[in-house]
Amino acid sequence: MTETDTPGHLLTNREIADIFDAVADMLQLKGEIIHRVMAYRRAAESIRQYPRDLRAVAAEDKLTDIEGIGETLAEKIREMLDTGHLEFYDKLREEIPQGLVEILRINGVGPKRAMQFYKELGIATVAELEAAARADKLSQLSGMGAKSQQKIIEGIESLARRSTRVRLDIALTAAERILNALLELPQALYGHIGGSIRRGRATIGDIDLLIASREAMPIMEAFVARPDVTRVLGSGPTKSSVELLNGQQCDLRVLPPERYGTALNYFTGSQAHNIRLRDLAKDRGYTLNEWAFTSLTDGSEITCETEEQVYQQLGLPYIPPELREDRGEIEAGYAGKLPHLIDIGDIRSDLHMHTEWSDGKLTVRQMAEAARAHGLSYIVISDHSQSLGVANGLSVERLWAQREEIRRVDAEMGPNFRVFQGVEMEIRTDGTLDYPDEVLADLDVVIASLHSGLRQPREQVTARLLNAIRNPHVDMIGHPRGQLIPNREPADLDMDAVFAAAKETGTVLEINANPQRLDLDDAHAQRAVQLGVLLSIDTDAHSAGEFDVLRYGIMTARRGWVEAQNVINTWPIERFVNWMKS
DNA sequence: GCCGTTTTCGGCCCGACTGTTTTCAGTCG
Repeated sequence: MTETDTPGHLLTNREIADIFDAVADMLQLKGEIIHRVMAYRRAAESIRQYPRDLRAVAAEDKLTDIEGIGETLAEKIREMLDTGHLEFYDKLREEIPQGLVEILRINGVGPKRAMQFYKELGIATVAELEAAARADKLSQLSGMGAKSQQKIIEGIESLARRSTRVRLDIALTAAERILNALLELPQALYGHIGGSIRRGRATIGDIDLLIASREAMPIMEAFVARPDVTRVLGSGPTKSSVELLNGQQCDLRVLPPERYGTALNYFTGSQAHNIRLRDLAKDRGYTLNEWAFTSLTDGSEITCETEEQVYQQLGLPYIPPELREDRGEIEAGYAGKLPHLIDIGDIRSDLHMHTEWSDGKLTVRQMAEAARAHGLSYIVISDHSQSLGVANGLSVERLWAQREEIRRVDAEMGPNFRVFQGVEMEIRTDGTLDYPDEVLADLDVVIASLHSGLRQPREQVTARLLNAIRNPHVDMIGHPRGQLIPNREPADLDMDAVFAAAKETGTVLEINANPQRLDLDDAHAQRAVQLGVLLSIDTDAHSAGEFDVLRYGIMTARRGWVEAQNVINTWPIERFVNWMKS
């Protein structure tokens, strides 16, 4: 729960979103109409993805410009920004036992059941619910039975091991493993990973898999019998849900190929995007579901084998999965203004990587060869600077020694592959840079990064970053916000100021492709593009295998509506060399 | 509570699965 009890505590976007979500939970328990509940949830999600400080937006009196925020919620946001509290929320908390909100997290228990247990048995905590279930007190309630009671016990047991959101790379690897195994079955024709993995979100809740087949049962049976499944949550002829060993939920749907397009579209989401599409279908006289478009007048069906056909039916161009968040992609589609999203094939170089000179595993030569094997045509070696002792950062002397090796490897690799010397320079906690200007002036590329003092107050940490951006020798900021997924929150930076300074000085901001970072994130990358700030997508590789993380950086960029023209490492070598010189 | 080339009021996506039911409510995504 959020720290709203401290008078004058400055609430962050995230805390405000959490409060709206908590309000939604409590309203739902109270039996409030679902649409009012959903309005709070939509607002929470919208705020969570919003790339600007609500405080700044409120100062401009633009809160209602945010999707899902009307006059009422804008007023509530202002109240929270001004006072650190929301009276409405505090009142609800007095009214609704907080244990009931926790009970909602149990799989299979919703607001109706939770309130039934509370009213009829006085149950107000998960522990009390578990005790009642084990004492066989739930099964006599109306609408309940022995099976429902047992499911609640299992649901409580899985609460502890149930993961919160999982990192994209971990979920993607697990999803590929399961899907590929199922596609080996003779009944399986083809399949996709859907859901938030396909949309490239940085963290993943459930794994969603879709397979085309005319004979679903053998696939369903194989799915629920997998050794990595701990619990079957449900299994029917077209849909099964299981809990995996790591606590993640995995859903599988199997549909015939002629309906695969609507099914994949439905199963990719996002939910908000789907709702919009179904609304649009209605305007055109159809209902849309995972099976087909169905005419509202005569009940006739239009089936779609591909997603392209689904969008075509709605008069839209194909919308790539990464854009399907109802963040303007539908309006852009109708206006013919969808971005031409960057693709992994557009990337010609990697500007951020480490070698054994600091904390990397390989030599300069080995990294160059690995990069070339990954289809790149130039790279920047950017080892750590001197004050990052834990990473064996380079003294000025070692920096010049490394230069000789880099120049030698550059020559050895031939004219079609270039190796440049950069550095990932510490922005020290006192705000100074880690090398004097004359050293920086001699390097091909200078990346400045924050690794320490990330919890400093906003003004202090922002000033450090701005100082680096304004240094004429600093070319790029590495992983600007310093987040580590899923554990470390980003630094409390004034990103409006960071973008303005980057724009003014031409400093590039990185999208670090490491799945633990994905920093800038999607929303901030989009903001950067809107403001005309240049980006770079880099792997930060410390070994050959880590060049593969580029795909996550590309997914993040695509979610941020980034085009190749916004990203400097799509540039041909000549343009890049000119940029380094300027 | 939001939102508007049919609306400032009256809508708000749609279906699968489960367990309890005599036809459906609750939950989930």
